[in-house]
Amino acid sequence: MSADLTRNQALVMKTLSGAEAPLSAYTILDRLRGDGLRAPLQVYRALEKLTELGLVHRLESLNAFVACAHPNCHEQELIAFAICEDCGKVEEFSDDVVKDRLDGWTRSHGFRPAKTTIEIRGNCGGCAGKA
Amino acid sequence: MSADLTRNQALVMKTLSGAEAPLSAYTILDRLRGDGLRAPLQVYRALEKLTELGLVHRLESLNAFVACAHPNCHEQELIAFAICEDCGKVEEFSDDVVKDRLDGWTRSHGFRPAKTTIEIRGNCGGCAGKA
DNA sequence: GACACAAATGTTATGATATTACACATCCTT
DNA sequence: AAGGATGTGTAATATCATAACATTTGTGTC
Repeated sequence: MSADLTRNQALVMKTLSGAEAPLSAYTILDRLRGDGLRAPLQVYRALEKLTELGLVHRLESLNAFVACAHPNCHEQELIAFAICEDCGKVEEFSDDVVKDRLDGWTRSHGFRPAKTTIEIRGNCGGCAGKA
Repeated sequence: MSADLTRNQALVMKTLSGAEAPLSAYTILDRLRGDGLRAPLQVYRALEKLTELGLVHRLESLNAFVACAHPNCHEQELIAFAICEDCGKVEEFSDDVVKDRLDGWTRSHGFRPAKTTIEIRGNCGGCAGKA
């Protein structure tokens, strides 16, 4: 699948895939210093490409990145994220009704959407129980 | 309405209300240096309070802030933002169907939502025409 | 293979956004 | 007046992101 990634891209991808929760660019950098990475730009450039390929998502409300949960079928649908503020885990889902409603709004307002962000912060099932 | 704001809060509120587009905390600070503000924290603290009061919204995908478009009826409904990347203008809207769908997802997944962000970046009617 | 172009890399420096820690002041209630 | 909650001022620092430049690697074409 992710066959033709470059070295840096593959390193960043592997780090994100193995992570339990979203990672900041600088955290990724720290985890890859052993592999020879030294500068933030090396990570940011890889992230830019991976995001473009749909393999990685940026979480705007966190300034952090996650590996896409559906790495094979990287449809560029509208994706929503549920982010647990306790354990950090992120769940990714799509909803066609939400998509249709937002599309309806933009169409009726002459707004041409480029990228849509939906992020729900809160506590996941496991963590909400404890609280 | 916004009667009992403190001096710094009122200054920040006035700056945001008078702005055409979202402002970063540092931009607000720069505009208020003449009024005696000197440190980022003075602005961030005011923003925190104003956000809490529902008078100001934070746009996560921009790291910037806008005055609420409905300053009187500050219902804490789910609000979506359409942000023009050209002219910077932001439109604010609500959609009960979207709200219901997201509520449905969280409920069925045992997720307890605290704050939801919906931001559509793109070009507004005016700017999309020119392109 | 040699050439040319696009893409990726490495490095340094800098810009932009946000918070911690601490001391002091103000307001409100009792 | 005492005490607590909230707001303020300031310095230092943490965190996130990009600009600018030189170089290298990969790819297609002849």
